[in-house]
Amino acid sequence: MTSSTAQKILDVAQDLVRNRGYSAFSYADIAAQIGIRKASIHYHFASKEELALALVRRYRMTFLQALQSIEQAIADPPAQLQEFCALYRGGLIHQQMCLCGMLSAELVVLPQSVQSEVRDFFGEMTAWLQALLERGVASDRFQIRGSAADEAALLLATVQGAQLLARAAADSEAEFDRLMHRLFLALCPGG
Amino acid sequence: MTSSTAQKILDVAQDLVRNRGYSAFSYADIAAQIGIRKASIHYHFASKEELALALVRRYRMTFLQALQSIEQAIADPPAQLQEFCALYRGGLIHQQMCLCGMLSAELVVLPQSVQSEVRDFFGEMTAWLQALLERGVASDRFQIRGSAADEAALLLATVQGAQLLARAAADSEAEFDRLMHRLFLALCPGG
DNA sequence: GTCTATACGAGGATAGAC
DNA sequence: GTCTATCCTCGTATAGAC
Repeated sequence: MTSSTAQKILDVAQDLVRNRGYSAFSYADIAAQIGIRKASIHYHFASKEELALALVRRYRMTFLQALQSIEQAIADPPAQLQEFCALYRGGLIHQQMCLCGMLSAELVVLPQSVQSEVRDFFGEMTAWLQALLERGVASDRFQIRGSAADEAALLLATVQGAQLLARAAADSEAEFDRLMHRLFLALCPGG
Repeated sequence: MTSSTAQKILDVAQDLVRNRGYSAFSYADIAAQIGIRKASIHYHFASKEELALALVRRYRMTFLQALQSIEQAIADPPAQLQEFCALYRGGLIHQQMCLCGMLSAELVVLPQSVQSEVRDFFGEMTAWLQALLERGVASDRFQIRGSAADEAALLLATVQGAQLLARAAADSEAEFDRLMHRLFLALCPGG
């Protein structure tokens, strides 16, 4: 087996949450999609809270690895930022949001443990973006006005918001591209 | 009576949806808060879809009126934009998001009729912001790089995203203020 | 308009057989 | 590990009395 049942559950659950949200997905949905019974899921994840927690933890790790890959594969800061945005664009194809963007909307109905995990995700994203911006400013590839920390936070907010709004647009990906194009206009002096 | 039962239902439902989301609020929640029975709500709104539809319609109208008030009470475009942002900041005090920002996250689980209404809301917001930006650019109060339409869309995405992320911050309002401060830095040449 | 009572399905969760 | 069977709660919604 290349993927255990637990992995399959997480995979399906992630798609469901990113698409519908935490409140609107159920064990029955997962069971139906992977061809087992609801009760079997409880063997792997005793409660919905436990499942959600594992979900966000894995998502954080996977996302951080993706960011590391970007850093290693690409040298140019603007191109790195492009790839970052591409991660967000990718979800829209399947009508999915960033897992933590979705969960942030639902934050008040989440178990405390999951809330913390979501907060940590945003902290990591902002830190990574801040470092990226600092590299880009140092090499004269980015032009920013406030602190790199503030700029990073605003950047993340903009990308998350763009994904949220693109969802409601007739052509989600085109709308997202349009927003990102405008975002880079402000950030990159050259083009 | 200054407010009918139907109005009370909408008021409470709006708070609930903006706080928890569409999937996570119920007739029971509303009934408990206004002191009637679940069944009574069905007299005013036959189904959840009908209630949600009325909710978003009313929200759109109220929001548009708020925007008109801003235009009439304030002449300066940057100050108008500040007030626009203040509307979004206001929700955070009660851990509430923009109704349509929340619903956009949940878009795929909403009845089609409600989805349309959400789309229309964003269209109206963008149009208003575009006009605002054009006034500001004409009077040299704003400095933008792309088209006013693109800038307006990005602005809305940023404000919605800022609200989404501020929710997960330790001090939501402080975080929102920080993001908005940085946003104005880019937009206003003077200060 | 609001109530009680109820239908009916879906939700998360558990016990125990295999 | 997965199954069947079951529990209990909550969800939307309806019928009919007041």
